[in-house]
Amino acid sequence: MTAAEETDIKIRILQAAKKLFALQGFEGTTIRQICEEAGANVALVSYHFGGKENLFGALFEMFFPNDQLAAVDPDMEPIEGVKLVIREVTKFRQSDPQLISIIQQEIILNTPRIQKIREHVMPMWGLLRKWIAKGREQGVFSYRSLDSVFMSVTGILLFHRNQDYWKVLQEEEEPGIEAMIEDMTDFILQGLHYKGN
Amino acid sequence: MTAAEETDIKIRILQAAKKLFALQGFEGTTIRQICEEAGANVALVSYHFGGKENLFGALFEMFFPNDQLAAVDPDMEPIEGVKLVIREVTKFRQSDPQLISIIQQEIILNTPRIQKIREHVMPMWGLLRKWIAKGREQGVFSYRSLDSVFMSVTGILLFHRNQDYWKVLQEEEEPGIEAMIEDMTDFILQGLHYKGN
DNA sequence: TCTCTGTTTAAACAATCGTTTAAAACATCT
DNA sequence: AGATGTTTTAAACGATTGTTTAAACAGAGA
Repeated sequence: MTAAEETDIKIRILQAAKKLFALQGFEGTTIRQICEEAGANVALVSYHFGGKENLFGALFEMFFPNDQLAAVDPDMEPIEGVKLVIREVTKFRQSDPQLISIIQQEIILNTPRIQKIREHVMPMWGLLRKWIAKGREQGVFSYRSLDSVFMSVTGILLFHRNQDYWKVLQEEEEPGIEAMIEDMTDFILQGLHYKGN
Repeated sequence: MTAAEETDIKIRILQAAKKLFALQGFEGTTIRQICEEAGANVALVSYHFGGKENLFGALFEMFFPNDQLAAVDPDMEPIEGVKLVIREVTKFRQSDPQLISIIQQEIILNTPRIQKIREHVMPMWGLLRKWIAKGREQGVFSYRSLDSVFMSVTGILLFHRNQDYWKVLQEEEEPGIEAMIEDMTDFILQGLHYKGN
């Protein structure tokens, strides 16, 4: 069996798991549902991944864009750093809303599985936080509580335009991603009392 | 049996359900767990509430602070309205973090149960949105996309200081609720380009 | 004291959960 | 073709799910 075909069923299972975990949650999704969606036998999850819990971990090894962060320069100017994070998170949320939904769920429930997520996303949050702090030191940002503004920024980044929940209230047509980034950046930089531009 | 004792076990079940739904999610919580926590027999959930699904609905009838919204004047000045929502939501999040956790979960998963939540919270979001819109008309707020800023504000309000997830990054001691409201209000009003004060 | 009504209990219900098993099917070699 | 090692399958495993059942219980009115 070729390498492509070997991983084929594994990838189909991972994609099905991602879709269903996002829609129904981890506990709310059964292995049988996943395998039906993937067109696979129920035993294959245990055989290939070693159980439902490990399947979850494999999701992030497969789909989380780790390389994006590696190219980032931590000594970037704070304003540029913040802009970069807003852009990258928004792009990620657009490109893989299912994975975002899973991350949101795990954060809120604070499950044991959160550890897998932490490993991937905490480095970026750490950078963002450092840039926000350094910006204040340099006088380009201004605020009282670092914790508070950091929470506000992450709240916006993670839970902006969430699912279809707000559809009933929305009136404007769905904007392009560039307009979205621009609007969020403006809101956040204003919140940070950004002096510039 | 007296009225107080009659509802005693029902209330204990509701409290146990709220606690466990918040910690483990709806699907992740079993009726047996709830009844063990409440010191009740497993059959009582079906007997008193008519099943797990209805128990969820009863949660909001019991614990959601509906009266708070009724006293609000929709024709309030936009700036005062926004400030009021920030204060009330933050107070609610402090007073009943478990119910907030449940609401967050249902929003993200977009479950059928979301309807029960909508009934209670949408009126307030509608008011907030109207105030933000009216503020722009009056020239006291300034922004490009109403949808975008509205999503940003709700993102902050609903997911600010979420659980213990961010604990590893926090450095400051937990602030009082008044300082918290002040910081969030400042961030949001800046984001709305508030011209005043 | 006896009956009636509503509440609580232990036990059991069918259904489904995640996982395992043993055999079948497959692919890859000499 | 035949042997070998891996992958997939159908079936079954024990455990647990939400719900129901019938009996036991408690309190009020006669």
